[in-house]
Amino acid sequence: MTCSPSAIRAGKLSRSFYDRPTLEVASDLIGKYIVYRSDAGLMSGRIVEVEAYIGEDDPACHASRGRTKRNAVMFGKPGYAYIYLIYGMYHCLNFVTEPEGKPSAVLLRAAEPIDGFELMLNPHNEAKRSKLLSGPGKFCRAFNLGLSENGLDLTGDRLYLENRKNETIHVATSQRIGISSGLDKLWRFYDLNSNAVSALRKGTQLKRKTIHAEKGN
DNA sequence: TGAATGATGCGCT
DNA sequence: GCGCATCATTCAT
Repeated sequence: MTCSPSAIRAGKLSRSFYDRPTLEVASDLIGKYIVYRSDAGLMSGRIVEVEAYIGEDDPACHASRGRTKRNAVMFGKPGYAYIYLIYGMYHCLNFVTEPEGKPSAVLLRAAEPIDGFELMLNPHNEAKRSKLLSGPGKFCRAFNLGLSENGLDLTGDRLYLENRKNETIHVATSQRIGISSGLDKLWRFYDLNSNAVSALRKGTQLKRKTIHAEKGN
């Protein structure tokens, strides 16, 4: 999808970016850069894959079973990080969207490593550089993001998103991955031309749709 | 190569 | 207790 010039402004994304319909935020996030100023140093990546989870009526959204201590951040103001533990060993990073009281978020699923690659290395992982951040759990492990970072303000200086360049990106949508309800929604967005998107499990067939057709079809 | 499975902890019924 | 918005290892071809 091509972003209109008015939507492109270099620098850190402000709260108003997140305070919009979640699907708009999700598709706009493809091609943006995530920056983390950790204690170990600065890391960044170019976002290539996200999923939208929208409100209490979305059965796949954590908020669908009401507000709890775990998902409280999603019920708050937009522009905050919602991080949770999954399968006992992995963390997932989400960006809270929509006005306070409408619990919605965008899950970051994959990015291309840009800055601080050496900080992301992990002795147990010989993965190729391009695949180092290609999955929600892999991303958080590489960036060393955990529950202690849950609730961080994305307009602060530690963890934030930014726009770096104006480019044309081919974005496609599909069903979301790893869930068993809400499969009628094509709420996963990814960069068709990136080789850093997450791997699909064998045999999974996803309904998908191209938003901006590739040239030379 | 591809497909199956174990690891692991917390929120929720 | 069960089920998860997962991933690396293992075993089988």
